[in-house]
Amino acid sequence: MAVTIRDVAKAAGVSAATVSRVINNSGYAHEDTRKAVLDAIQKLNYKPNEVARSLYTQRSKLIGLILPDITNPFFPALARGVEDWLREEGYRLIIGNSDEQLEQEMDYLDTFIQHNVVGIIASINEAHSDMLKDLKIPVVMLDRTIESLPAVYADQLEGGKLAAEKILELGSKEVTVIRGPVEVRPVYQRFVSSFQLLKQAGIKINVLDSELTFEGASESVKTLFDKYPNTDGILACNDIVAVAVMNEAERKGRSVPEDVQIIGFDDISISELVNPGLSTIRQPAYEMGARAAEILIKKVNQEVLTDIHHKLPVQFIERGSTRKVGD
Amino acid sequence: MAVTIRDVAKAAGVSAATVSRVINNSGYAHEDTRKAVLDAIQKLNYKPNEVARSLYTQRSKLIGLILPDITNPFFPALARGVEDWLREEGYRLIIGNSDEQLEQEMDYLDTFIQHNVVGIIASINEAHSDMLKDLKIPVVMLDRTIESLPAVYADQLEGGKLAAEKILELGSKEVTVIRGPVEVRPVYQRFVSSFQLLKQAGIKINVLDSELTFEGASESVKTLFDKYPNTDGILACNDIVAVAVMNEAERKGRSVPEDVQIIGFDDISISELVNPGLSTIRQPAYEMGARAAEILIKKVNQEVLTDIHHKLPVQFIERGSTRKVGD
DNA sequence: GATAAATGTGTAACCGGTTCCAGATAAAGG
DNA sequence: CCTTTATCTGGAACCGGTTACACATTTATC
Repeated sequence: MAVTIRDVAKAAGVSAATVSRVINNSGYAHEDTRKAVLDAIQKLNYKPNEVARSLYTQRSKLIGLILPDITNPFFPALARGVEDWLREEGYRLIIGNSDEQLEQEMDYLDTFIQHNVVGIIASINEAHSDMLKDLKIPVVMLDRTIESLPAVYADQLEGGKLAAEKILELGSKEVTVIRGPVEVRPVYQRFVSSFQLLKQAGIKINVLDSELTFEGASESVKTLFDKYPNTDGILACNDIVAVAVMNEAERKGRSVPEDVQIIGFDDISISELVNPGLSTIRQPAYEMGARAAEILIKKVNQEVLTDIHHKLPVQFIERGSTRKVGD
Repeated sequence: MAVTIRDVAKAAGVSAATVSRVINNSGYAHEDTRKAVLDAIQKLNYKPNEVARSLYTQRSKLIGLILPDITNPFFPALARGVEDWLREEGYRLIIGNSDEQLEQEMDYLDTFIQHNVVGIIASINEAHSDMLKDLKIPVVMLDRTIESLPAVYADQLEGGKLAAEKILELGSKEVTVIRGPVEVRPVYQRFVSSFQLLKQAGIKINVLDSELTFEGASESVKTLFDKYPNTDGILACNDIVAVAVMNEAERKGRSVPEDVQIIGFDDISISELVNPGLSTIRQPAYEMGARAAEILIKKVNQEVLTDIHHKLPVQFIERGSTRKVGD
């Protein structure tokens, strides 16, 4: 039905092999022949069938991307970074949301392999990493890390520390740290790092657990001010939770940042738009995605990588949910 | 390298054809043979190569999804609806962000075709629709509509009207309607619908243009209260813009909802978490995505569809950015 | 028990590309 | 001018599945 390479060959009065050579700029092709072929391609509006090509060459222009949940605004930012970079390079993306479920991750991984993807970018937890370790195609970890694989991630330890330092610096005396799911490594790391620093400072620390989702967050946070009525500083495990906390604070009649200061993590787009603006630790999500794509392409092209782990810097973004120095 | 159907055949002592028949439950296969094949598959951990399969059958388990920008939280919700439904059915997604650019849309479309996707779900504007009209594979429009194609979308006219009615009912006397890009059909429709109703009501109406993105929104909205100082009600073209407006109001010292009421559109996840909560017109995004997927699968399976256009209901979600009746 | 119908299985062609190889022609070298 | 080398091109095999078809073997029918 669709126009094939043999149609083009016929139209140009050559063989399929020649057309293939022209298309791929491989082997010899006389200038006149080349022109004839190109004309025929143009005229017939021929587009090579990637499936056929991929079957023989065992490599496609597809790349697999596994993310926990694009409903969490941090991940679309990553995804766009990946996609924009890859598009430039002519690659396309098969995306799968895993909801952190091993089963779904494996499912998508199978799909990727079955479709001859040429590389994979994955944001999955170390505990689920076995399946990734001995794939024959390049894998780059994104946001999460696995010992033996290249990874792009933000500096969680620094981020956690920074958040803790800032909230102390800005005057909080009893800090509640909201801890996300411990399985989610980066989230746990930032927690530990904050916790340690606060502990060293010798102040009162409370810990509260929370989901990372919009629905989970507002629920988890409901007990916060009952459990820890004297808390005057909150470190949230991500910005979604932080916004939920701001809300809860309001509901309980505590003003932000006068009564409680709040610092989030991620710096997703809404963090700037909420009221007051959310002070947070910024992860350069888009850049992380782009960087992961860049590295993956390099590996696909067999380039040797000197550095395997790419730790991108985080940054404290000061907005209205924390006090100004000297307040 | 990977295990092929002929490896399985050898292991089971049969021919490749037989293995294929067993896998696909097509044609005859003796119970004993079937068992032997299944065992071999199990033992070798054989996974059929989708690429080879797709080359012959001309149909894959891939579906193409074109969205404007997953960075806008409305679209991930759609995407998850689509994905979750399709996963159940064994289909996988190639996703592309178009940024509403014709070139990128065409680019992804080509990719889809070249990869033998079996169907396409697209959220693109009617102006760019020519390329979709005579594809040989099923296409379902999502959020946007095109005359001749099946579509799933929310009732924009009702939504626009509803927003206008509510803001009047709740007492605003001079309403500013923020209009998004006119090329984005649903956004324009809701604007027109709101505008008409307000006009009929005979009140003062102002119109302000805005981008739909986070960055664009806060910028566009900066002049609002200077241009229209007496505005006491705002209909935003989407929730992102609405949140930006809430912020701007705060910055200008106008309290929401006492001085200005604000109604958004979409009901994205943060709308519930901002402060005050954003009253808005809810589009059932996730359901829309799922529905589109459902319809696409039906078309892929050659089922006849009675209804082509699926208009899903919208709903007014009352939160803190509007006053209560009787205030 | 002979014939017809239903089962069971393998061979080979096919999907649409790519590439190896061999043969033909053109350019270069002595 | 003849050999060597470089350039150009097509035939055929291949990638890993699916399926049309032929043939063999059971099972059903009378």
